[in-house]
Amino acid sequence: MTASPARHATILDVAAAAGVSKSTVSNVIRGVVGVSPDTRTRVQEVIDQLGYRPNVLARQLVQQRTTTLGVVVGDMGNPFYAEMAKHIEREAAGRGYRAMFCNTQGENEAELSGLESLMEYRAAGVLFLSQPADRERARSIVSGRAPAVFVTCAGDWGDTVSADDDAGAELATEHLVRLGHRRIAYFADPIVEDSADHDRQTGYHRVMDRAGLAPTIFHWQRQPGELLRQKRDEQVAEILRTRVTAVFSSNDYGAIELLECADRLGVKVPDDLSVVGFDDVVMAGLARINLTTVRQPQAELAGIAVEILDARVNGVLDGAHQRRTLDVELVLRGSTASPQP
Amino acid sequence: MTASPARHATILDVAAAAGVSKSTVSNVIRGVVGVSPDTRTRVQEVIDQLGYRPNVLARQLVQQRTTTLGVVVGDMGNPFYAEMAKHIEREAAGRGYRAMFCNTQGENEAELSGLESLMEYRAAGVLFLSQPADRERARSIVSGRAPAVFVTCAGDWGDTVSADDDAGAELATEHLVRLGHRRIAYFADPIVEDSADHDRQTGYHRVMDRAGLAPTIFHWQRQPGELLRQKRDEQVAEILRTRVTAVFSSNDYGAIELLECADRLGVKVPDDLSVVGFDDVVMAGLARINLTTVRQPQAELAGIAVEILDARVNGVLDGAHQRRTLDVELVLRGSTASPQP
DNA sequence: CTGTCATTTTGGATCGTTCCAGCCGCGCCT
DNA sequence: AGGCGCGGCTGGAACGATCCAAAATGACAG
Repeated sequence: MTASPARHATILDVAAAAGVSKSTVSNVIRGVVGVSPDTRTRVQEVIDQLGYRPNVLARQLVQQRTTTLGVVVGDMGNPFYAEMAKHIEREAAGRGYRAMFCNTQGENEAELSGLESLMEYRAAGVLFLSQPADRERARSIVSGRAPAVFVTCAGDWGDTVSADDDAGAELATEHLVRLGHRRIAYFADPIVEDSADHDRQTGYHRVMDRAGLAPTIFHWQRQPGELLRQKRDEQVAEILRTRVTAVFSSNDYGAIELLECADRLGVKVPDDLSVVGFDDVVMAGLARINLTTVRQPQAELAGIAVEILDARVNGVLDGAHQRRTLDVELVLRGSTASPQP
Repeated sequence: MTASPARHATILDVAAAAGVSKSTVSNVIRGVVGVSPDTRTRVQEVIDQLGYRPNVLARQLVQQRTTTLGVVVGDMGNPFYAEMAKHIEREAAGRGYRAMFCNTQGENEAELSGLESLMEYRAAGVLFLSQPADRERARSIVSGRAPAVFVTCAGDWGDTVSADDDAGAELATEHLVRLGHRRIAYFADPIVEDSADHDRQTGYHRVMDRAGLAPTIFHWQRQPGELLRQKRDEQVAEILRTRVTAVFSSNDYGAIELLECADRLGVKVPDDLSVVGFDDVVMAGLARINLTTVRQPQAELAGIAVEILDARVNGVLDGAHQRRTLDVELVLRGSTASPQP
């Protein structure tokens, strides 16, 4: 069997075979009223027999709108984004959209060309799962052409759906303070340097302030896309030398890498070091990871984000940018304890 | 600022503004030779100024081919698939394709409607990351319309790119046998019940046979899409009651869940139970998981899969289905040891 | 000044749909 | 018998690009 390209059947093929006009076939596939049951079944039979599938490109071209949702994600290898991508795909499909993902891997280049590509596909809307690196260029590519929703990251243009990062950070930091920690560091992950990160820092700072403690901020240093294990060990070792007893990481992925370094360096968690994450990815709940963390309601975030985008696309929602904030919850697990005397 | 839909500029807008015909603009954006440098720069300036982006739908409609690759994936929440999805997205983008993902979550319905949708989008090719549940219907939807490549799972129609599952299973099982295990079970994950699984079972059986040992096969029982923790604990407890001392799981995700159950049940790994996985996802390498496993060359799998699909799409590769098998490697970590006497 | 040829530019057909205005035929009312 | 209304169906004009054959332009030789 040679793989013959086998031209797809068109609406005209169906029309000819059924002995009706293309308009009638169009009416049948779109399920409009005003087609006699007789004709309807006849056309449907031909459609099934020919395996006819309407060409979405032609349809969208004439309708001047698509059902494609662009999704920009920083790192699909990060479980949080993978899980969010899954939820978004499901929500989008549920509302009749198809999601087109652009994994940027923190590279500016990939992000911009991905966005341009999405615009070329006339994506009905764009969902940012991680903050655009070059926000100005990103804005100029998308703005005015498609509505944008920023999920889990803040964008100055477009709607925003995020967890209450500030409150979550407060919960996390307060938890550490209450356990008796005084040297509590904040860890930021540069790849996902969203302004979720910003709000989390704010919450962290406020609590530290209130408790009269000195804040310490650390940034992972890594090449985009790659994790350099040894370098990280050095970084962490250096940080521990500052006698920090607890760390609040801006996300679970970072927290888990931190645990990893700690294990390798022989630092006991939670005895020598307490660690709190943010996200509550599936992995964090594993007995072996057992990470105390702040849970983001992933499914709800995805649901509301797609809902808002859908409303914008259909012109139902109009006017000022929405800003939805969802409640978070501290999940106590085994990576935190009172500091050793 | 009201969110005005702001019609996209068309090629005619550019042509009018630049004082040339649409054909000339078309020639400029396609970079064909035979446009005077003078005109070219003038047109380019207008393009930049108007922020014009060609409409891919119109282009693909007239060209009768798209640059969309459909990717069917069983469970994006499974880190192996998430990682593969990432690699595939990157490879596709590198060759000028856009990947469209369909997460089926093991649901037949989602899979078939996803495939139909991909065909409506006239996807140039389809990449299966997990075996279609209803292979006959899947085949009838895709076959003859777009080339298919099965990655990491076997399909009877289309090309196949996979790791050497059989050899990998042999390596894993032999490793356990050599450690002195006699009661070695095989664990199959129903969601990703690909025929990768089949080949892995084959390898397992062969080694067990050769060693004169009785094989035992277990299947996780779970609803598609959800993991029912307690039920799993029961299942695992029951299995351990059969005095199995080692388990070879058809994939890392299953192996990690197994570790999880063992931890909860107070079963010590590797002292009371040895566990080997398959895939070598990033997580498996974490010190706290430390899973002995068979490494699949993910990036190479993705690269070759997209390469073959590209060749099929362009008609460069013709004729019989390819079947590429990549070498695997046993990664020794801490989840395996000789059985306690 | 004209003919030839190479280089640029152009108009129109085309892709497969949707959608709208209009047409056809039939039954009913007057 | 003629007019009207209506359900069912149809043809043609979009949509925004590509691509080809043909036209325009310009250079240059005779």
